[in-house]
Amino acid sequence: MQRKATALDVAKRAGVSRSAVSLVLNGRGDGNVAKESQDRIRQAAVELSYSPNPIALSLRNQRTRMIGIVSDHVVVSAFDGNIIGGADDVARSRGFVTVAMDTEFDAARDASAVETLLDRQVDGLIYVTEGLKPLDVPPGMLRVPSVLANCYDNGPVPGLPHMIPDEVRGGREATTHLLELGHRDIALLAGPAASAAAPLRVAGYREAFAEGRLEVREDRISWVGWDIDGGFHGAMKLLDGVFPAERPTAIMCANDRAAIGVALAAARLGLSVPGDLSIMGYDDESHVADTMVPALTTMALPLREMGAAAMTALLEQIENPGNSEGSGKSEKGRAPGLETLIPCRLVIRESTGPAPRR
Amino acid sequence: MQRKATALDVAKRAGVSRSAVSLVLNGRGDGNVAKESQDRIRQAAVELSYSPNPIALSLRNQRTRMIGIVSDHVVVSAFDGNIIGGADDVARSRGFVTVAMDTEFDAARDASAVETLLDRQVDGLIYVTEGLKPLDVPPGMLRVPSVLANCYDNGPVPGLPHMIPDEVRGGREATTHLLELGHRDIALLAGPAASAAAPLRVAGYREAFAEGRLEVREDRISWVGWDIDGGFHGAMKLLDGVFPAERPTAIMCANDRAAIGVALAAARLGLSVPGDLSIMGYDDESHVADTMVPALTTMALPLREMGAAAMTALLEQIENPGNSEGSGKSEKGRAPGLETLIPCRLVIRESTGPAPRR
DNA sequence: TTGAAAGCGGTACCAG
DNA sequence: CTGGTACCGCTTTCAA
Repeated sequence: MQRKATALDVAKRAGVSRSAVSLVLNGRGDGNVAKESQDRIRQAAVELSYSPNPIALSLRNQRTRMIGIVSDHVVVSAFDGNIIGGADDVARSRGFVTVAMDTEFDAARDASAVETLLDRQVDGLIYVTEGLKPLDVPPGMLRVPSVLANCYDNGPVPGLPHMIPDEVRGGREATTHLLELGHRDIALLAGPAASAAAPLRVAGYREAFAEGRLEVREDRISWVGWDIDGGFHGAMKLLDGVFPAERPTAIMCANDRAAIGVALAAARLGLSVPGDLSIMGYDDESHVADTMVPALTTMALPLREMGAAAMTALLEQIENPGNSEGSGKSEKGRAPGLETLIPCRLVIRESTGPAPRR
Repeated sequence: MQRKATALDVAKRAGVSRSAVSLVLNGRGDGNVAKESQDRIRQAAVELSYSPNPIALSLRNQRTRMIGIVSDHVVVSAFDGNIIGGADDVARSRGFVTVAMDTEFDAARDASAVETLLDRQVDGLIYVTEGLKPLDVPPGMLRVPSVLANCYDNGPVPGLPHMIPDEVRGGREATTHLLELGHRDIALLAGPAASAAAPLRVAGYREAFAEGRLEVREDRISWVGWDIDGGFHGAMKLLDGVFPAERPTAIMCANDRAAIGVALAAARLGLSVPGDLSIMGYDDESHVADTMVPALTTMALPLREMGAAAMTALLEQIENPGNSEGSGKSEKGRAPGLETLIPCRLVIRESTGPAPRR
């Protein structure tokens, strides 16, 4: 591996000084370097396929064009990886590189991950969580421009911008979809009551009923968790050994995996989907919602958008510092100006249909 | 954000020169620097919480202690993220940092990702794929120490070490598990015939039958793909409208998601699992296999081990160059010395049981 | 035992 | 318009 060409090599080949090379290649040639020299420099650069050494640049400029991404589990896990994908797209398109560190749910590693990244002189940080949640922001994050994605500052004085899905609206629109299909008895298998997202989706469910001037039956809401077994047992409780007229005609699930459990229960009980029962998922997990039998209607989380929005905001802050005030848009955010809500997207497939006649 | 302490700051505080600081803090103090000065230096370093600037170090040493990870989809996707987790564990424990770039299945981005990483002066590269597959190794990877994880060199002259799961053995042991439970009619819903892993698992299935001196029924093997719907339709073909005596008593699936499809089919047909039908998955996808109803017996892929093995081999190569020959162990590898097979792990849960009497 | 100085690759300032 | 030079922070060699 012969060493890469340096600015000095280019200078020699073009018969000029290193400074001239630097000026020209950074677009500050005009008015400083003779047109002729400029051409020779540019040509020499091409011939040697010269590109400046990023390490030297970093040392000199005190900017590395690296963004640190800390996540509680996203890198490793099955979920929400597209947040990082979306962030990386933006970073890449602007000549930045991302360095991700996953703490694998070990909060003790938060600080050390941030310190490692800071030590490496990242220009900014993004914290990404698996699932919406409040975050105890590692103090180090305040030392460089930072943004949160899928989480929000848990501290008394939220200081960092955060991009999160509009879960209330997601819950509402999912419910509205079912109401529009004529369903009136819609059970809600919510995620864990202790999670951040589940109660918001429930709030959306209530809003949809309120808009339709319909009463919410409290006994139709249960908190079954995020997993297949939770969905299964929740559905069995609603359906097994219950007179058809007493059964809900649709079940809204905490997520797509819970919906698998519901589908399993429906199959076991001989109910057809969506003929006898409509099933609605949440997340639009790929290779799950799209390949279910029947394919699952679901509310897609705006993962890529969230990541892209976070990275865009971060780079903006890095490249134009000082615009910190009042640039964010929000109406009723937890912390006005800092919260950006990103809408979810309804994906209609085959597991929801008109409510059965009774 | 006041700037970090530099070696010069430490030197001043200790009343010595920068060189002394460098020597002492790198363990080469004895015999070069007076004991007294050493103590003062170490103390000053602690007081200023000094740590050397990695950028300057990189520039100086031409080594960045960064490892580039290129993946076709792993960062973003639901699968195999633990390969990166395992690799990162090892890297972190040895003071390295990983920079991951995902090409999202765009082969055209392979080369550019590698170049970007190389440009950033990574000390080594790992290519990680989602699912076992042959890889057209980006040429840049040959310029620094590199290792492949979950993939192998597709070229005529394989040049890079690779760590892959022992899929043949995995298929064999999964089948043996069912044979030991008394099953004799075991259907195999294999993944796509065009994939790398599926045919190997089928080979393992054949080996297990051969060991038991049993005949393989070719019509029991079908290639249904990796998804829920494939499993569902494959199972319906085997089970729906078929006399009980003609039905397989167990179905081995391409992966856990296909197993979901099979479970859905079984439920729809009123078959109990594992009473009437045993179901075996593959992968041990978390939040899937472990939360299925019933919980899925499956063959766990050695994801973390694979990542850890790859990173270990890579760092070995980086820190002791020249040991390249004959260090790998292999018996019948594609390229002796370069291939490391890592065993899968049988995870017995509740979806497999004794074969029903007939 | 110590400190001065060169150099890693680049940029930016300042005489000429 | 040009080239020399200092500096980013660190290691290493070499002379004192």
